[in-house]
Parts: sequence; structure tokens; C-alpha cells
Amino acid sequence: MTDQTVSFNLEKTYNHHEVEDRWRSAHWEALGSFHAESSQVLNNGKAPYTVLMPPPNVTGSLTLGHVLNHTLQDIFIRYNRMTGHEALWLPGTDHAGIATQTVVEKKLKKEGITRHDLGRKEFLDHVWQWRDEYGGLILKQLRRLGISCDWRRNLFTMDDRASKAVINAFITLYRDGLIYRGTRIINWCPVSQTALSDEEVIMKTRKDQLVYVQYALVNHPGRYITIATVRPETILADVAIAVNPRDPRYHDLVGELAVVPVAGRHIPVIADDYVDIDFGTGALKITPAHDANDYEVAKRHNLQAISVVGKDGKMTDTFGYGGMDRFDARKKILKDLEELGNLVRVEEYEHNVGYSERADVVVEPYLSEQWFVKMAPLAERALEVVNDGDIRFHPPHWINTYRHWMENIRDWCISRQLWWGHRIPAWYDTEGKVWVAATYEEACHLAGTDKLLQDDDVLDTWFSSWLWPLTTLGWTDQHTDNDDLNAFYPTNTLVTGPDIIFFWVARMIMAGLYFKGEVPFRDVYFTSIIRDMKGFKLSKSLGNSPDPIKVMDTYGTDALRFTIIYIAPLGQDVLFGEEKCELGRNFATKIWNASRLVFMQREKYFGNHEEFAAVYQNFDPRSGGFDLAGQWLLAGFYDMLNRYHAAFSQFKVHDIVRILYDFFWGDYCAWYLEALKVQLSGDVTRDEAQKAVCLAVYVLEGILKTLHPVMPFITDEIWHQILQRPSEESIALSPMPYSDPEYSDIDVSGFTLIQKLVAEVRSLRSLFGVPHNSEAEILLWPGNNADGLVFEANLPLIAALGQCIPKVMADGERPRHAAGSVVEGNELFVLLEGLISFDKERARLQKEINNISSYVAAVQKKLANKGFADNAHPDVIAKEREKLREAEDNLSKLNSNLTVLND
RNA sequence: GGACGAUUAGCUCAGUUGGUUAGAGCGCUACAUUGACACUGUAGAGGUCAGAAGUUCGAAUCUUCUAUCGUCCA
Repeated sequence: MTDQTVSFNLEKTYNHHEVEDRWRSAHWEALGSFHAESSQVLNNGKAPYTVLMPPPNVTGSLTLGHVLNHTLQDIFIRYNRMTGHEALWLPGTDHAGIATQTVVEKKLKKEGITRHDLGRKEFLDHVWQWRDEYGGLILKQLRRLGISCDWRRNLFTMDDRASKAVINAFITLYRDGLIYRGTRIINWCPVSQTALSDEEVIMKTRKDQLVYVQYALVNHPGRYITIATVRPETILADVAIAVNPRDPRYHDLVGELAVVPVAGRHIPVIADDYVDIDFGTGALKITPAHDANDYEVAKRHNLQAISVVGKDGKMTDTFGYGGMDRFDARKKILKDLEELGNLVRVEEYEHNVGYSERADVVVEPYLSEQWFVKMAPLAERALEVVNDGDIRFHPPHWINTYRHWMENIRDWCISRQLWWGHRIPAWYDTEGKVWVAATYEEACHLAGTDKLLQDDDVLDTWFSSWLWPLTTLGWTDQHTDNDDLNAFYPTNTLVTGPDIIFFWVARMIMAGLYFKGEVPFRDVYFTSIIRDMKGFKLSKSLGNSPDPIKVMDTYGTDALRFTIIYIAPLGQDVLFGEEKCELGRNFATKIWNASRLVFMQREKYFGNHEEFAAVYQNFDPRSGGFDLAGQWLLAGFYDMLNRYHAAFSQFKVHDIVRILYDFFWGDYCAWYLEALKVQLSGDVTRDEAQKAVCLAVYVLEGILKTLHPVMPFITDEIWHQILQRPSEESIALSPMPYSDPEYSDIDVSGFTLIQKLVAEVRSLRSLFGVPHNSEAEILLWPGNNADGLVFEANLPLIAALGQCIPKVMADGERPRHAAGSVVEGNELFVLLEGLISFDKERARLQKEINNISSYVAAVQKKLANKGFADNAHPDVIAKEREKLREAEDNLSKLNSNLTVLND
């Protein structure tokens, strides 16, 4: 073998390490292959296609969830890039307020330092340092996946541009009266020591004790009123006991005073509709500082709130509980109540309790002054655009969830008592008056004084995320007018998990409409949730979360990408096990090996690359002159392309990989390449052979292109070897193939008949135990002339695929000593003299005859049914008649076989 | 408590508006090793479509109820 021929072919075994390293995004990136330019849209009339990467947390590392999510986005982007769009994928990372601050605080804690030791400025320096050092990990890992972002545009939510947008958005909403400051019961995380939004609270079912406590009545010695509570430690903060005004049990007690146990305070018994008559005793303790509903009740009755639980989740210094953890205090007060004789009884009680999303501790309802966004005015249009289909959800059933949230929306608490984040642009003068402005100087100007103190709090991380479609395109305020925004907004497809539909999707829609007057995206694709093989959610603490980098090392990145899409149906949970990646790896190997075969044939019929290039570049599949298998392949290829593009337009990504897998493995490899071998080993001219090879390469190239969005590495590698393409080129920038409408009604029934015939021959061979290395003699008795001609013309094909010696029968004499069968009205006989057991064939035939007979009976009954004849669609009836005719034909032929056998 | 989704072969899943003798992959069984590929090929076994009732000439598919699981919201 010369060097020339070696380079003409692929290595014997596929090495994903080598191939993926070669095309790794560094190469694609170095060439700027994935850069998108607004001028292409604005000046050259190219259609834009924009995808917004959900910015991963800087603290994050790659999970399978990311793999699925980003592979999907990459598939959409690569597909649209290849279908002629100016495809822009906007990457970035999220500063993740609580998560990042926690990570850095933990690190400092190991050195014995708290953030308060450092002070705000120095602590933030530490965070930035940490971010520069470790924050890039997730992006590095994402690059390993081969995703095709425009990395020049990488944005961090704390970058100047993004920060400017956040501040301006705040000021705008404040001036429009949609941001306000107020004292409310909010969700407080005692670990992170910050307020949380309702969405950051996870409800979990847990068992607690429902404690029944009796309160003495001041004016009725010896009489008590009994309440039930799961939070006895907050008894110390009770300001009233409430009953339902329609509850006859307590009519006479309304207006009386009761004594708070332990605390000794006198509180009124009040009547309020809020109280559920059927719950507990029907009497409810009112603790406005520690329960949102109680707070509302207290407001209605002009009662002051008393607080007994502090920011750290410990009791404040009251009645000897000061400094105790709230859960310890709960145990202690239970004992104290028992000693005082106020404890009536204790029941087991299952209920839902809010936990902090980040710290996973029970959230404390906490009365404090916070900043809020009025959501109702924003929700109105956001709901409309989804209802009207301006934004489409895939799958659509998520609209219900979205609608329900929008219709019951509550104001958004956006202030966080953290240091890491966008500081709230509000200043207070010495009188406590608030001045909202972009800078201290502006605030001074507004206030008319320079004695101003800035609000200590920062904004919820999602307050920057909701502007993401705008900020990534350079938006900083409502007057921004730039080319990127004009070319690429609104973006097209958002791929995200349904778990952040409220956090992010809904709020982006609101922000887009409010600040830009236009929806931020058109389609939202909600991904599946990945679980392990037992159905458990993947989590680090369970240890069931495979490291995607390791999976890529073992099976290959293409294999992981392919597999995860193959097993992830739209909007359903996915059970993932690492070993499932064998599917993708095997597929990649198959592509490699099939390409090797094709290239070997190419080498055989073309002297060198130049000769092949000259012929191939002028190859026109319309020129015709293909054999039966070639025509069938081309028709199948075009049909595949139609289904492929349709699946994309319907967001059925899951179908896409199945369409490709089935066509490539099931049609191209299993049938076409086998037929090609037969054709080329036969009596062909060099011209015919070259034509056949060109067709094989042509369809292979089409498969590589259609597969490229899913498996970018191996497809680029092989694509380069089709025509010695320079490495600066990429399949990623080549045009996607479409079907040829001229080919839509080519008759390929000849080849499908041969397929069925071959399958039947193989089945009979196997059934009668014909050894694989021996060829069986086959007699074919055509049911009609046309089929007979097909058989005559394709005897070598039938011989090779069925491993047999086929002959077309000259007369209509049924052979003896044969196993017979019927294929589309044609009979075939496998001559098995010496091999066949007559009893076996008789039994087989009888079984088959019984099968068909009962089927015939069923169809006859159906056709005879008057209801069916009257109601069924004529097409359906015709179809049934045809099925019956075929079955009856089969039946009579098999019966004849049986008769011959019995002679 | 409410809303949504799921339940089809041992496992994981397809199955477009009701009309197939219900499909695929993995796994299993048997056979095949010099010709692209054992990360393979060929053949085979395996299902009362969760259960019940209903609509219909006809239901995996539509309706109702029940059961189990999951998600979201109270």
C-alpha cells in the first residue's frame, strides 16, 4: 500500500479522543466559525436565528442536565446555521448571589475569617478573585461539549454593561411606580440571612407535632380556650386568639381576654373569617410577626406585631429563651407548657413546610422592610402573549402552569441582605427619605444634599437574569438602539428546564414586553428532567450523578450527545445510566465503518482524489442511471429528509435522532451498502461503478450533514475526508440538504419486494437450520410478469443477500421436498432435500394456515358487519378488502403446498 | 386540597386526527468469525396496551371513574 492509498481511507478503528481533540471548539473557535454579525442580517438580508444560553452559575460544574440542555441548544443553532440563518448563540454566566457568596464565605471560614471581619469592599474583592480563578470551570466544560456559541459575546451578569442595565431597569420601574419599599412578612433564610422570593422557597412535606395549648380566660377563672399549633415557640409572640364568627362554640368568648402561657400577656379573642372552623379546635393563635396570614388578620384588627425569632433563627432575648435555636426552643416550651398545665395534648401532624432552596433549611416568615416589584401590571400582557401564541411552549401543556402562576401572581421581593450582587440604587437622607438614582452624585442632586447613605442590600440574582435577552444584545436602557438588538431581538428559541418557568421564563417575558415592547423569544423548549436508572433525581449528595466529562472520556462526546437526545423525549423524565451511552458509541463506530467501506470502494474505482473530486463535484442525482437499490436509496433519503425537516419545525428533537439512526443503520448500511457490494462485484462498467460510488458518497454526505447538529465531531472529521477539504472549512458551515420534489413518487416497490423476499428466505433457512456456510437452492414462482422481471434482473442480489441460489421457475409445477412461502403473491420454495423434515414443514404450514385462516375469518366478519359497511370510510373498506384478498390468496397457495406435501 | 403529566415486551421508550395480525433499542435465546463493522450480522422468543365502565360497526388511541407514580401550586 502506498501513502496515497492510506490517506484515501480512514483509520481502521474509530478513536474519538483523537477526532474530538482535532475539532474541539478551540479549532472551530479559532476560525471564528460561530461568530454571528448583525450586518449579515441588516445589510445582507440573512434571516437571524438567536438562542439565549441560560447562564449557568459561576459556581457550577457540568451536570447531565447541562449536557442535555446545551446539546439541544447546539442542535437548534447548528441546524439553523446550516439552513441559511445568521445563527447567534449568546453565552454567559450568572453571578448567582447566594450560591457564590456562600462558597466564598465557606472558603474564608476555613481561614477563620468572616465577611464582617473583612468589610464589604474587601470581601467583594475576594469574591471577584474567586470568580476569576474558579468561575470559568463551567464554561470550559461546556466547550468540551463542542457547543457553537459566539464566545466573543460571553457576558457575566455582573459585568459593567449588564450592571448598568440592571440599575436602569430598577430606576425605570421605580419611576413608573412598579417598585416600592414596604414592611411585609417575607421568607427569611436563617442560614444565608437574607430575604427570599416566594419562588426560592421549596415546599416539603414533613411530620411535626400539632400541639394543643389552653389559654386561661382573664374574666372566667377556671375556663380556658384551646388552640392547636405546630409552632408552639411562637406562642410568646401571640397577640390574639381568633375564632370564626360563625362558630357557635366560641360566640360568647369573642371580646374576652386570654392569658398567653409563659409570657403572661393578656390578649383579646377576636372573630375573623379567615379561621377554619374544622381545623384543630377552631381557635387560632395570632402571631403576626411569624406568619403571613396572621399578619393579615392582625392588620385587619389593628394589632401590633411582636417578634421573638431573630435573623439567625434563634430566639430573641425574651422569657428566658434568648439565644436558643427555634427548634430547641420548641422542645423547651413544650416542657414548660406541660409544667404550667397549659399543654392539653400532642398529635402527629403531616404538613408542608417551606425550605430555603439554597441552604435547605426551614424558612422563617419574617417581618421586615424590603423592596418589591408590583407584578400584576406586568403579568397581564405576559399572559396574553402566551395565550395568543406569540410565544409557544413545547410541550404546550406548560401553558397551564404558566397561566395559573400569572393569574395568582404576587409581588416579587427583590432585595437580598447579601453583599455579592447589584447594590440597590437607593439612598437615604438623614430624615430617612429615599432617593433612587443611578449614582451617588445623581442621588445627591435629587436630594439636594450629599449626606446620603446607600441601601445596604443587593438585588435578587433573577433581577439581572430577567433582562438577559436584552443585556446580552447590548441593551442598557430604553433608549438603546444598536445593530445587535435590531438584528437579533427577539431571540428565537429558549431551551430551559420547566423548574425555572417562574424564576426566569415568565419574568423574561415580562421584562421583554415592558422594556422593549416586544416578546423576548418565540419558542420555549422545556427539557426533560434527568434521573438515575431508579428514577431518583440526580444529586451530588446521593452520589448518583455521573460526571459528564468522564462519560465523554469513556464513550466520546458525540456518543453522549447522541444518547442523551435519543433517550430524552420532549417534556418527560429521563432515566439515565452511563452504560446507555454504548448506544451512541456503537452508532459512531457504525458511521465510521460504513464510511470506511464507501471510501474503500471509492479508492477502487477512482485513481486519486483529483479524479474523484472532478466526478463527484459534477455528480447530479437527477441524472439517473442507478440500479434498483440506488433508486430506492435516493427515494428513502429524500423521504428521510422530509421527515427530518418536519421534525425540526415541530421541535421533535427526539424524533430527529431516531429518524437518522433508523435510516442510516436500517436502510443505508443494512440494505444499500450490501446491495452496493453486490453491484460492484458484478459485471459493471467503470462508469456505472463510479456513478454508484458517487451516489453512496452523496447520500453519506447528506447523512453526515443532517447528523452534524447532533454529532458535530465525527461528522466534521469524515466530511473533510470526502473531498480533501482544508481544515479551515467545516461541515458546520455547509448547507443542509433538502429532498428533491421530482423524486417524490418514484416507484421503489421492486426493491421492497426483494427485501421481503430476502427476509423470507433468511427466515426459512434459519427455521430449517440450513448451515450459514451452505447455499440453499430457491425456486421463485412469480405471481405476475412484472415481479418475474424484477426477480430475473436481480438474481445476484437475491443470491447474495439471501445466501442462496435462486432460479425463476419456468413452469407452474409445485416442487416437492421444499419449504414454501408466499411473498406479495409470489411463491418461493427453498429446496431442502435431505435437510427438510416433512413433519416439520407440515406442522409449520399448518400453523401458518391456521393463523391466516383465523385472520381471514375476522376480516370477513368485519366486512359482513352492516354497521361497518354503512359507517366506515370507503378507503378503509377498500383496504380491508385488499387485505382479505391477499390473505385468501396466501391461504390457497399454502393449502396447495400442504396438499403436495401430503401426496 | 387543586392543576398537569405518566402507566404499552424483562428494562427504556415509539405509536399524527379512532380502522396495523401493536413497533424499536437494550437485554435474552440460537446460529455465524479472513472481505467496513463482534462497538458486528442473521433469525427467534417475549405484550389481555395499569384496572373497570362507557361511546362506537370498530378503542392502545375518545369519555368517566379507580389505582399507582411523578411534577407544580395551595
